[in-house]
Amino acid sequence: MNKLELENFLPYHLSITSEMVSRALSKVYADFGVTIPEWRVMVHLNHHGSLTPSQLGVATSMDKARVSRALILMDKKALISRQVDQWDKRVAHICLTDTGKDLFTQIEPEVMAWNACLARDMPDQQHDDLLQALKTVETWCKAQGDSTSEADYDD
Amino acid sequence: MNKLELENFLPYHLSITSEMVSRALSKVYADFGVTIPEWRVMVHLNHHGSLTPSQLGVATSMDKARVSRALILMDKKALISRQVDQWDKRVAHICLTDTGKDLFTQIEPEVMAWNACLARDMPDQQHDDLLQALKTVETWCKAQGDSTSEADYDD
DNA sequence: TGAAATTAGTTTCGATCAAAACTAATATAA
DNA sequence: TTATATTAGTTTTGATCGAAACTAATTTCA
Repeated sequence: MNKLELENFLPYHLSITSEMVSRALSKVYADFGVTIPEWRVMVHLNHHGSLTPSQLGVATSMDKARVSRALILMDKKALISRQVDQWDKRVAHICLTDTGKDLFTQIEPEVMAWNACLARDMPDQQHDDLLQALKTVETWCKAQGDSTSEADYDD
Repeated sequence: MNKLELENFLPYHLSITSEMVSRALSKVYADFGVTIPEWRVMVHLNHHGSLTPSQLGVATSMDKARVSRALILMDKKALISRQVDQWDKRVAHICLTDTGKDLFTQIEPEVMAWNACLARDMPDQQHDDLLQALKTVETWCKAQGDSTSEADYDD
């Protein structure tokens, strides 16, 4: 590629593919009244049992404001409980309530089915390779961000 | 993957990779005071010479409201000109002005360099395979959307 | 001690976006 | 014709988001 065309430009395709997938998948759990941030939080709480908002932020790659908003929503719906830490009153320990666990076990199989369907319809290996390639790009982006010599692409 | 974990969940990685890449790349042309929608419009106008807002929407995968907002911004900055169609006064023909072309030729090499740098740092072939896999997913999503039997992932 | 700096989490603010409502122009068809 | 439907593009509306400001609790260190 010598001249720029959106058609073969990775950032462009990443953006629109991500939007399409998000939109398609969110239909699955929007039926349960759950947003993407809520869903991400649920996955991790279900897996780890109890986490602090900070830990949830790291695990879900969401900033603390977004986590906070998700937790407020989930609180209203009684999907989570908050337990103030005994030693440090700034930190809270978040758990799924029984209601929350219930909801999760309802949604999870639908999401898994959606994902399995996508994977099945892709050429062999392409799905796993895609995942791997995305992680490569993520690592590269982080390395770029850390780099001391900002914005110097043509060494 | 049998139990859901965000770590190996494609939609999750698509979303965060897309965000990271967008953020990193937008630094490149934010220096020129250009947003993502404006940038996409510029690429296509530079390539095709003249397009209507509708055509720009299709080409850039943006809805008409987003295109409209981008054009209003670019108008204020005198990057584009609008020519009302002689036969159908609803449609406009959008062109880059000389100022717009100038700006584009300033930004393009920087963007290309950024992209080349990313591609170079990825294992051989992985960049192209990634692009191809993304297109596969896009096609799949569209097919899902068109499908008559909505939301039937198992069978 | 106790003042200053740090940290966890919430709230505010401004920007952006998609969906829907809307305007103006054109096509259809009665 | 002229009424109705459709189309191109803009504007409004409500939701979401990240950055930054903010509050309260804790740690640092003088």
